[in-house]
Amino acid sequence: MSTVFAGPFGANVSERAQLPPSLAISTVIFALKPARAAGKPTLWLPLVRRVKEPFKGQWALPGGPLTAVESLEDAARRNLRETTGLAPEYLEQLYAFGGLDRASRPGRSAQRVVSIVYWALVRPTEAELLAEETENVAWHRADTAGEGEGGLAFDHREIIDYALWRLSNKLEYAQIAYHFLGETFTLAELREVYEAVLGRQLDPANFRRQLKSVPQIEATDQFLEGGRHRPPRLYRYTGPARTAPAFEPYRLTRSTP
Amino acid sequence: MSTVFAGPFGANVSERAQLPPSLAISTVIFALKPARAAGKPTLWLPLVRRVKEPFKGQWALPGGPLTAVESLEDAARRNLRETTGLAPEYLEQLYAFGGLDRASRPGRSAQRVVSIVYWALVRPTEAELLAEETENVAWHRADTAGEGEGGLAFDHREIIDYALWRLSNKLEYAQIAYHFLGETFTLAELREVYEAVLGRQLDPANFRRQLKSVPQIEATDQFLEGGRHRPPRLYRYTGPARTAPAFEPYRLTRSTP
DNA sequence: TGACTTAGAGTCAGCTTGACTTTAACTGAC
DNA sequence: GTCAGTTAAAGTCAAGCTGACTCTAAGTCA
Repeated sequence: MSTVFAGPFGANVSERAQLPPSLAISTVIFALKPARAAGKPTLWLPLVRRVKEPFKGQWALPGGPLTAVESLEDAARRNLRETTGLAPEYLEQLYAFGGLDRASRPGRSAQRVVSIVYWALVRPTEAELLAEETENVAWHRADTAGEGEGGLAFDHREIIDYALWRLSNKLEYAQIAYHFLGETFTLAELREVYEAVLGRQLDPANFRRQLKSVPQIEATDQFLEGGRHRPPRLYRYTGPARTAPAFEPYRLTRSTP
Repeated sequence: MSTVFAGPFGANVSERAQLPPSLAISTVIFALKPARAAGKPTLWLPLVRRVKEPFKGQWALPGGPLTAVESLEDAARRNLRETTGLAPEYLEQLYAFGGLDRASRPGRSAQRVVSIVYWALVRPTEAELLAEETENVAWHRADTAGEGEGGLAFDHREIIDYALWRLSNKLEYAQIAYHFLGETFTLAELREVYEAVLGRQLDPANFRRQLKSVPQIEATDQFLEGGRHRPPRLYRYTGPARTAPAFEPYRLTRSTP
C-alpha cells in the first residue's frame, strides 16, 4: 500500500482532532428471550466488552470499522459474524450518529468517529448460536443494559433507546414482528412479541381478528401440541423479508376527476 | 498541518480504491411551488450542476465533504448555505448511502464515498431566497428531475425517489406538512400540501374534520381576504419544530393487571 | 369423568371514515 | 342593488373498524 495515507494511529493526539472522521458500523441486535420465572418474554441484545481504550472494560454494541471493499450492509453482516457469530435474516439501517465527541471519554479527545448503526431482529434459533456467552460477549436486557455497571461505552445507551423507540413505532413493528419468531408460530406467540415491544397487554380475541385480515399471515394445517390445553394452530409469514431501503417505486400520479 | 495525512487527492487512481471511504453530506430540499398554469402546486427541489468530474455538467443534490469540526447536521446546514443560500427550519437525516461504486461513472472507478443524506422542507418565503437561479443552481420538479437530460449525477435520482417515498409515508407527512407553509395558512393550503405529497385529491370537508381533532393546529382570528369568495380562516401550527432524531424517551413499562 | 386451561368464534356499542348535502359569506357582472 | 358564481364551513348518514366482552371447542391433568 502507498505511504500517502498513514491512518489515524500514525498521528499523535493533537493531530487526531484534525483528521477526517472515520467510519464505523455498529449493530443493535434484538431478540425475544423468555423470562426466567413465569413472566412474559422481554427484549434482549448481545453486547461485547471493550478490550481497548476508550471505555476499556465496558459493554458496547458489536461493531467495527468499514473497510474499503464492502457495502455498508455487508460490513454490518461481516462484523456481526466476527464478533457474535450471528447471521441475522432481518437487517436494516437505523441511523447515522456523528456527534463531535462521541468517541471520547468526557474530558479527553479522540479521533472523530461517525457510526452508521444497523439493527437486526433474530429468531430464537439464531440467538441460540450465541448461547455460549463468553466473558466478552453476553446478552443484556435491552431496556436496562448498562444500569449498575457504570453505563455502556460511547453513546450506545442512547442508540439502544432510539432503536427501541423505532421498533415500537407501529409502522415498523407491524411489518417485522415475524422476524423474532421461527418459521411457524402460534398467534399467542406473535401476540407476545407485540406485547413485549409495546409494553402492554393486548386482547387475544381482537388481536386474532386483526391478524386474520393480513393476507401475509397464512394458516398452516399444523398444530402445536404438548401444552396442557387445546393445541393452537401454527401460522406462517409469507411476505417479503424486507431488508434495506425497501420502498415501492414512487411516482406522483394525479387523479384529475 | 502534519504530513501524515495527504488526503484522497494525493493518491493516484489505482491507489484510490484502497483508501478508506470518505464521508459526504447531501441534502434533498423539498419545496411546494405553485404550478404555472391553473394547476395544483407540486414538489420541487434545487439541484446544483457538477463543475468537476465525475458527472461534470450534470445536475446533482447539493452536498459536500464532512469536515472534522462539525456535526452531521451542522455540515448539512453549512453546505446548504454555501451552495444554495438556504437555511431550512426543518432538517432531518434521511439515510446513509454507501454502495461500492456510487461515486463512479459506469466502467470507471473512483474513491469510495459514503453519503449521509439529509432532507429539508422549506417554506415559500425561504424558497424565494433561491429565486435568482443561476446557470449552476436551479429548481427542478422532484418527480421528473433528470429526465431528458441524461439523468442526474451519481445515484441521486434513486435518493430523491427514496425521499419522496419517505415523505408520503403517513407517519411522516402528518407531522411535518406545516413546514411547507408560512406561519399562518388556510386549511385549503394545507390540504394542497397533502394532495401534492400523496398525489391524490382529498375531500375538503373530511379533511377539515380530521384536522380539527389535531390540537397542534390552532385557529387564529384572522381571515385571508382578497379572494373572490368567502374569506377562509387562517390557522397556525403550534407543535414542536421536530428536527433530528426526536424520539420520546422510551422505557418498557409493563402493565401487569 | 370432571375440573381446568387456552383456542378461537361471535356479539355489541362507540368511534372513525368516505361520500354527500346544506348553509354561510364573499366577489363580480349586470 | 340584485343575482349568479365561488369557496368556506358545518352537518348527515351508512359502512367499517375497535375495544370490551361472552360463549363454545378441544385439549390436559388429577
